[in-house]
Amino acid sequence: MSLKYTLLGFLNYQPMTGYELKQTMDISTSNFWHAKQSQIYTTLKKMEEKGLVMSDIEEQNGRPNRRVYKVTESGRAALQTWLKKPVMELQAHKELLLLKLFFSADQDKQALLTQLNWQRDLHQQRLAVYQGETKAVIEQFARMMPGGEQNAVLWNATRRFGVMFAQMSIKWLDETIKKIED
Amino acid sequence: MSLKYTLLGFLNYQPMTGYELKQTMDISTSNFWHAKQSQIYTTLKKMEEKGLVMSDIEEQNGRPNRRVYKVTESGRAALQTWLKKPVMELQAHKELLLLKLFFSADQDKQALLTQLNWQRDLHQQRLAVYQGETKAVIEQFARMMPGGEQNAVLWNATRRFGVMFAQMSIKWLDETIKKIED
DNA sequence: CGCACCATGTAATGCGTTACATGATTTT
DNA sequence: AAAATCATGTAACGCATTACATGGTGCG
Repeated sequence: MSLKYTLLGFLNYQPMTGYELKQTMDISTSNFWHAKQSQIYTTLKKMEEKGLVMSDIEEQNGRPNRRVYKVTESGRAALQTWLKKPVMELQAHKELLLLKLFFSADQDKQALLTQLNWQRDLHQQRLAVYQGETKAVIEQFARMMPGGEQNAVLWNATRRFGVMFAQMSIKWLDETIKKIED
Repeated sequence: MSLKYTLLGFLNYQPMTGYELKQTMDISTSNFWHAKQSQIYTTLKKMEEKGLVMSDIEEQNGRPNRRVYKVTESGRAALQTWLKKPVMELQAHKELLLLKLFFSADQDKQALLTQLNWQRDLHQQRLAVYQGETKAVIEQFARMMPGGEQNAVLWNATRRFGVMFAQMSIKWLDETIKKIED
């Protein structure tokens, strides 16, 4: 269960609500780790039961109270243990597009090509986000945080992975489209 | 639920047991779609209840009877419907390595580098598999099957994705290792 | 003699999504 | 006037893994 550690990681920067954690993930880790709002709330609840985090309620008028979470010592220790445990295997992936393609020998050629071109567009758009928005967010956070430069190196490495993955996908789609056209 | 369609796809080539379906997936789709033996068995059972497949038992002495599944007309129709529905979104991925890296600013540099080098080795090994074993399996299947050439084009496209992903990962790891070293 | 392969399944548990339920404030 | 944002949560369901349970055959 890695969502747990993602939340610990962010709360280790500063205390936040479940709502803010969702927003933070959406602009930072979402391209390699994402979660729905509901899962974040339920996970935080379980984490509090286990003593990894603690919450204080900030009362508000006219809208629901904010439940602000912070990491406990035990949570900090759990995060460190997890970070120090190296990833020794290749991770398995699921690629829906490849699965469909694999079984598509008898499908309409034109429909297939349309779909591949559509995917190409999506990767192109994503690429633009990485090179614009994502880059800006990293620079901004790095300026705000103490020790921001060291973080920025790693954050940019994850961004760079996104860029390279999108570029690779576009290249693969171009190749594949050509092969199918013959 | 795509495992269902994966199983229909293979059974559409020829009737098989759950055990054989697992083996088939392991040498063909496993790098973009995998499943555990137990999940395959339970999924086949549910599919039979819904009338997508039918099973016959082949009795054996000295070992468990083989339950051989075949697609029904309804199953064939479901497979076609699924294949014709285009993938319109980018798929979200989870990358454990990137997640850890993201939060690793305060971690030991050397441990980090060791881990990244280890991952590089794994990708290199995987690359060799794609270019040896996987290639051979595709050629063999394409020779055996009627209409094998059209299938081979698509199967090789999925293999090519694997190759390009591994190459991209190696390049990214090399870059990232260099950046962390400074 | 031990290990891998053949061959089936169930039960418990965990991870993740969708749907449900509520409602004021701010922006377009 | 409508839509997005802020803000919380629960319930039901589906997908996936791990562990449990069994046991003969064939190979080195």
